[in-house]
Amino acid sequence: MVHDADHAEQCIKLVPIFQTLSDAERAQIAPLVQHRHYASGESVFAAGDIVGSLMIVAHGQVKITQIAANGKEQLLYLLNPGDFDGEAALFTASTRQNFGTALAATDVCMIRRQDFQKQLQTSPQLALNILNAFGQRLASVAEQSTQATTASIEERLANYLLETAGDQTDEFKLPMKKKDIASYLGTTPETISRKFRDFTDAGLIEKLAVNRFRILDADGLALIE
Amino acid sequence: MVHDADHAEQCIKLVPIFQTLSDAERAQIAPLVQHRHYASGESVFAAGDIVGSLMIVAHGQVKITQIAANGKEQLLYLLNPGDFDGEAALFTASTRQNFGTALAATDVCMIRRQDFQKQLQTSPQLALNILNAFGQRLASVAEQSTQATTASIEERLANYLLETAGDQTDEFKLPMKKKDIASYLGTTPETISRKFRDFTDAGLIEKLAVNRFRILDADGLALIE
DNA sequence: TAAAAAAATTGATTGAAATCAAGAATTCCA
DNA sequence: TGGAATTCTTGATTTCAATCAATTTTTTTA
Repeated sequence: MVHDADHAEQCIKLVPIFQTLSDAERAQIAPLVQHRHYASGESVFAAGDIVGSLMIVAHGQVKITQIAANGKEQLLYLLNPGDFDGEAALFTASTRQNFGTALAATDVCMIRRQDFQKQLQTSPQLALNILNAFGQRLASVAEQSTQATTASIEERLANYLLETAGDQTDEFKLPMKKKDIASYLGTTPETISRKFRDFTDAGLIEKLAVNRFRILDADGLALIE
Repeated sequence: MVHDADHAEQCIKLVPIFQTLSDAERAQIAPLVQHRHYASGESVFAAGDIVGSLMIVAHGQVKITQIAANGKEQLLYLLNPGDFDGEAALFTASTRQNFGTALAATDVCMIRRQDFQKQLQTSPQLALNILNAFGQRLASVAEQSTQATTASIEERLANYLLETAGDQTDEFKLPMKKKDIASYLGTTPETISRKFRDFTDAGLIEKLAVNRFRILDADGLALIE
């Protein structure tokens, strides 16, 4: 059993926005951190919830989804250890606009809104770090939006595979179910399934095991339109 | 001819992020503001440019576009007087990821990166205001992304018209060309043209003049899926 | 570990929107 | 103001991906 203080320390160590702070500043933040555990499939927060805290993923994985007016769900992004969420709503809307669901057994750390805002007032460096992180997420969502409106499903899946594989040239594991990939890319599981088959037939990728693949022709994937 | 100092004052008055600052803080910022004019169609900035400044639109209109890997262009958003841009890249990337083009004769105000960051160090309220604005833009881009991946073109156009009309129940002017609307919604001018005809035939909207419309059945538009 | 549930695959069909093409309406500008 | 350039509209056709339906595979759990 891990103690809360250890969790707090782990979160602070993990999160990029805290990494460049001075020891003194980090020491100030540590006691503000609270810890929470969620089982796989459990809801971390739901749209309409009051945003009371900044949430940091210490261990596990959380998916952030948004429900469109017509009731359809889109997966916006995944939070991995070190990623955080709630900053957006923490300063603007008072209620959540989206859903967070644990995809695995997940530990999160929370810093309450008022504690965090107070900390911001005295730490300009923290504010800059947050602005930095914000900018990155904004760029990533803008990129997602542009892809969704200009690229074919095939191109989007190819890009997704290249991103997911990263520098892992040997093999990589799909971090989510095909159903979730479909939701992320704005398509259906059937179409994802067919495209995987097409890519395999074309010698672009190779299936090694369930959810494990290897990219055989990265250039070919990148050329897909 | 308007003087630069007047422009600076106008910008500071216009922009939400400056509005809640103290008089003392605003007085500090005013001398940092530089003014610039662009003719309609002129490029305000291009992808690859070094982000040297926060840009505030004082008068006119600027469209922000992004070019996808396949070369297709998407219109991301329009900047109207009081809107600003560059905050994202100001803290993260050193070069622009998108394009800004003046759609009309446009006056913008600029605050240089280092001046702005210095100001941030001494004004926590300014940081909070920026975070606030960031949050709103993130929510709006996320919404755009969700619409693009889950809604039909018809639904997206209907929502766009409702947003554009706002509370103007009598008539409203389309703020951009059909070509740009198509780019914004991720479709083609032909499809936009057809949907406008369909909406008119269905008695949902009425064309009053070139680019001028009236919404006849807002509820009907909102119900489109 | 066997049964049930969930996820993934495959095929057949439909449908929404892109593309191609040509003409009409607007806007630009010399 | 009149001709050129751009934008818009309409029609015909094609294409990509959704939907519907039926298995098969994988995962969960009792």
